[in-house]
Order: sequence, then C-alpha cells, then structure tokens
Amino acid sequence: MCNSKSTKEKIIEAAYDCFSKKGYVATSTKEIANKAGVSEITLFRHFGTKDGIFEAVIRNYSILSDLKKLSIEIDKYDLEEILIFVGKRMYDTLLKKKRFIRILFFEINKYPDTLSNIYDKFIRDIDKLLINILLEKQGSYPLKTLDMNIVVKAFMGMIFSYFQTNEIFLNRSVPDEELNLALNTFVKIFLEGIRAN
Amino acid sequence: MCNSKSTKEKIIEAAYDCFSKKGYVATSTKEIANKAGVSEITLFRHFGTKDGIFEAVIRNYSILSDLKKLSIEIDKYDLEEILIFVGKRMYDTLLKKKRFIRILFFEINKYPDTLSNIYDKFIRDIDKLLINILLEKQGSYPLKTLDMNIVVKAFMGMIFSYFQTNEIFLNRSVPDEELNLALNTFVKIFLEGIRAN
DNA sequence: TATGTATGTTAGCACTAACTAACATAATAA
DNA sequence: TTATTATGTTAGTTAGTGCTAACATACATA
Repeated sequence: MCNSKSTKEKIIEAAYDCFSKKGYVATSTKEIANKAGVSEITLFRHFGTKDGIFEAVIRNYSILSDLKKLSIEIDKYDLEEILIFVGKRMYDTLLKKKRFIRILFFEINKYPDTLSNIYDKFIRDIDKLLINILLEKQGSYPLKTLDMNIVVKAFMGMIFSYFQTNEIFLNRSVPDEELNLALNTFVKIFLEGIRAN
Repeated sequence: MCNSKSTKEKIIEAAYDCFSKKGYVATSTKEIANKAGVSEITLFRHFGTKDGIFEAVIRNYSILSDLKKLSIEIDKYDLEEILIFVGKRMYDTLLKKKRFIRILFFEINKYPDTLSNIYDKFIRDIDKLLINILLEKQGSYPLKTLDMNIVVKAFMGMIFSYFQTNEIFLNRSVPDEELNLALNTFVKIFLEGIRAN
C-alpha cells in the first residue's frame, strides 16, 4: 500500500531541510528534487508551484508546541520544580523545531500574516500555560501584584533568548550541564523576583 | 565638493533598505540601483560585485551599540533607576538598528562567521556593561551567589525577546507607556531575583 | 583649452530559475 | 488483459540576474 515514505512526504522533507538552511529564494526546485530523490517535474505535479511546496512545508511543520500533552501533576511538585521542568521542556521543543524556527525568521517578510500568526499562537499557548501554573500555585506561593502577561514574558524571554543566541546565532549546542545551570539560575531569579514579600 | 550624499552612500543606503526587507538573494542589483537613483552599472563600478555591496552594507551598519558613550554616573542613582535607564537605552538601540538586526537574522547562514562575530561582540559588550554595574553596586545592593554571566543573560533576554516578539515578528511598535510598564516589571523581577536574602 | 573623473545609455552575454510539453515506462486496479 | 496512475526523460520556453563592453556626456581641474 505505502512503502515507508510517500513521494509527497519525501519532497516536503527535502524542501523543509533546504528552506531552513538557505532560505526560500536561495533554494532551487532542482535542489529540492535531487535531495528528495525524485525528478524535478514530480514536484510540480504534486504541488503546482514552488510556492505550493513552501505552503505544504509550513502546513506540515508549523505545530510548534505539543504543550497540550504536557500535563503536569501540579499538586505533587513545588513551583520551582515545575518551572524547571517546563523550562527544560520548552528548550527541548525549540531544539526539535529549530529548523522551522529558522524558516520563521527567514521568511517572516514573505508570509507575514501566516507566520506571525503561528508565532503568536505559539507564544499565547505558553503564556496561558505559565499563567495557569502561577495562579494555581498562588496559595502556597503568593505573588507580587504584577501584570501577569508581562511576568510570563519575562520568564520565557530568558529561555528563548538563551536558546536563540546559542543555537541560532552562534550555532552552538549547549551541553546539558550548562543548560541545566542556566535554567536553574533563570528559575531562581524569576521565582524570587515575583514572590510577594 | 560634495553635495548632501555621495553616490556610494546612496547605494549603500538603498541596498541596506532592500536587504533588510527582502533579504540578499531576493534583492536584485537593478532594484538597488533604482532605489538609489543611479544607473545599475554604477553599482558595479563602485563595488565590483553584488557581494561587494553587501559587505559594504555590513561594514557601514554593523556597529550595533554605542554603549561606550553610555556613561552613567553610577553613584548618583540607585540600581533600579540605572537598570531601567540601561534597559530603555538598549531597547532604543535595538529599534534604531532594527533593519540591521533583520539582516543579521536573514543572512546568518550566508556569512556565519562575520555575522555571528558581530552578534557575539554586541552581546559581550552588554554583558560587560551590566556586570560592571552590578559589581559596582554590590556594596549597597548585595547579590546572591550566582553565575554573573547567566544573570546578565537573564536580564537581557527579557528585553531582547520582548523587542523581537513585538518589533520583528508581530511588526508592532510598542507604545511608550506599555514599554515602560514592561521594562519596570522586568527590572523589578530581576532585582528582587538577584538580591541576597 | 585639454584632460581626467564620475556618471549615464544601450546592448548584450552567459547563466539559472521556474515551469511546461510530449512521450515513455513500470506498477496497480478493474 | 486492459486501463489508470505515478513516475521518469528529454527538451525547451520565458523571464530574469549578475555583470561587461563600448560609447557618450557633463563637470571640474590642470
């Protein structure tokens, strides 16, 4: 019925790889075809145009987070443990989606609406998750009166920026130990920073 | 001798604008010439190749920060005031260099060495500045024992990520009031977070 | 006045990109 | 078996794109 990968899948994967490395414009359809191991015309028969391939790639890889699956038993752990866990999970997700994030960066001007929507949704999901956690823990961990939306952006900002600097710009994959130290420090600062005194 | 702008300057400016909007590959030399109001061949007489133009653009706009000029009378203000001031100043710098930052994002794969060096230097400058401030104030504001390099990355991460989300991805310029609120919150969280208890 | 310098105009070359047409082939389904 | 479907091959079209050559012009300087 179907052997490991369909032609469509092979093309989308190849295009994904190329786009994330060189950007849309700099990637030729011939290149994609070669990498996918199919003839060039097969691309066009499946997707019509180069743009069609791009859109398929976006559709295929745009789910940035699987946060819904991230069910934490909030009662069983203290806030510090939870935040470290969430932070680590976030970093892993970013790593796993590194190539798509690159595409987001590169092509934000080409498809501003589509791409900024994806980004926006991604952030909003995380924000919601974090706000929920903080509010649920407020009984045992009382908070300063601060704007919650800004508070969570502070936390995510530390992690995202750390990811971006290392993985995207310096193209350096941070060793586990170093990453854990950074995350622990971030959480410590953040927690003391938002606690009511 | 020279009327307002030299031809070279006009070309570099036009190229800067195009590259930041569409990326290097998607920009044609004809486009640059038109925007600069010169004939296409003039580009090549001045810069030899399209790559030459790009390098000139980088040379011209790569100074990301004028932090050296940022002399704060540290004694006269308390740490909170200073950090808010530095944060605001950082955000302004990022705004002013928005187009260059876009180019950084777009072309990091084309010139990984050059561009990641620029980025690296930029961050290191800020890190140094912040560490200095914190250490100098440690007398009146004692700190937790934390890795200083991570600590400053936490602070910068909040601001940089906030900038990037709004200005680059959502293409939304944050109103002054909102920005101030965010910066104040960031500083408050950060300061409480690093204070020795 | 003569010469050099900075520019423009026109034409065009060599190359590549996206995309198509026409025909061939192998596997699958009826 | 026959018809259909998914693919490949070859060749080509069209429209750029980076870049050059050759010649012209306007201005400033010697």
